[in-house]
Amino acid sequence: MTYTKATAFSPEQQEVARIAKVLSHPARIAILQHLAEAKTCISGDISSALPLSRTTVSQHLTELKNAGLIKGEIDGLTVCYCIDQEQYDRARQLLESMLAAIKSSCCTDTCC
Amino acid sequence: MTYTKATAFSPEQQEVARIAKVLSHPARIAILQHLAEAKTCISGDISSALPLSRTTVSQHLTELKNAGLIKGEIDGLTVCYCIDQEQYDRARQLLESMLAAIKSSCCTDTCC
DNA sequence: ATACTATGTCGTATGTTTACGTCATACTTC
DNA sequence: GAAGTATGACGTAAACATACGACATAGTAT
Repeated sequence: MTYTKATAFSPEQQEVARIAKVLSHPARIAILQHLAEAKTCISGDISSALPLSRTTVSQHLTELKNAGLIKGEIDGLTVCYCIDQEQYDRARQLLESMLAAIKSSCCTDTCC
Repeated sequence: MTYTKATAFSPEQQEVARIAKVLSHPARIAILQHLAEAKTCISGDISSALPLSRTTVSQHLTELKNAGLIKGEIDGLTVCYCIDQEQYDRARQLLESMLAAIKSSCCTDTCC
């Protein structure tokens, strides 16, 4: 019962944390940036552009896909990964509106 | 040498991932929101507002502090934690500008 | 000084993530 | 249909994160 006390928090807090978690590894940031810039989005091309094995990149791609940030469409032998713009934008907005709401309100009177 | 191939990525990618990692747990989101809303910011008050033990909260506070998002000032026996607005805003801006740069550019012609 | 209180540190059990090699699958091409 | 290629699934070792009880520290008050 350790580790996952996460369920004790509000759905919004859990959702924001879930989004942040996906972004919490440089490889996944790199993959997103690559997908945004590259003309092609074939899985193998992504692997060879990163300093990681194909297996590991595939794992990161799966995580991004599970989070809904990207989608993969099979085109014969290759798989084309793209950013799922709609879901990405929704996630981004949720994260950003949470971040925007954080403003130091304490420490103006009682303490500090 | 496993696990941390993180150094193989660009400093910006690492920095963004580092910020996202701090936000990747509901407890730390909850702590930030609490600090933003509460009139007081005493460590003990934060603990009792969360469904976690004091020890665990202290650990999360330390992580937030190491990341520079909050700062803690000792006031006698109690410790007052506040959001470090300057550093927080910088982190937020870095994260948001990265997120804003992600736009599905592929999958318009060659594939999908 | 002694008892009390608020915090952080340490140790540790358990669960999770990362990274990668190997294997299985499924499509393509000869 | 046999050989080749692009992927994902599986297994696994090592590193890391989470959660918390017990202890240490340091200020406060009696």
